[in-house]
Amino acid sequence: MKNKILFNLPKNIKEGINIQNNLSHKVRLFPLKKDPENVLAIDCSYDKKEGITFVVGVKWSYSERKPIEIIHTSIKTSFPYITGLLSFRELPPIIRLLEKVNKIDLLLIDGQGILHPRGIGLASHVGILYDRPSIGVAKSRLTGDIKHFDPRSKGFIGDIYLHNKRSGFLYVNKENTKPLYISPGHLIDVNSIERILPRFFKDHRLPEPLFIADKVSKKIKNEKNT
DNA sequence: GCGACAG
DNA sequence: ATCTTGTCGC
Repeated sequence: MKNKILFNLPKNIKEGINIQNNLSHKVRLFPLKKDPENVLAIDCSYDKKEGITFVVGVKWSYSERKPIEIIHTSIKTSFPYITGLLSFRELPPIIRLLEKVNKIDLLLIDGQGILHPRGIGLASHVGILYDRPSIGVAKSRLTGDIKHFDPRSKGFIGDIYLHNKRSGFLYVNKENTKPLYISPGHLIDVNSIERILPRFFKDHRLPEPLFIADKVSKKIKNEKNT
């Protein structure tokens, strides 16, 4: 698929922040009308020495709970990691990856959705560029206030508030693992995510398609392929 | 000034 | 994310 909104790398931090502030107004959160079928999980890894970013996409069948296809590509790393500006580092490879797929109903992305200083984390940014529903699955906290936290339970173990609004939740699928920070990216809301997210998990901390993407991404990087 | 800080 | 050894838990 092709991005419907032009993407340009900012020349500095201030410009990047301006881009996010402008695009953040396009984020739309509402119930997912229909269950997704073709889901694409995306994860990146880096070869620090070579300055290359590898990205893998796992096309996943929501109904059958199994991978359909695995795609990947790589690109020269063109933006540094700056807290809050992760999108500008990972969007170039992700855009290249998405040119290789079609008919995606939902995007599962390794990173934050609206739980971001300007309300537009990587998952939201990708969703807006492609006008597709997206969910942010982060492995650690960027921002947001955690409430109703119950470390003893499994599954939904707490809510995450941003600007006094419930914007995401903590989720634990595997015992003795740190919780995931889940939030809507675009064209979906927290309640819809609570309804469909459990179906993506198998026996790992991460949703299965993201677990596979992460594994394959590191594997490809260590083989120095493309 | 201090603490926090996706990948 | 990446680097990096042994080690605790399933």
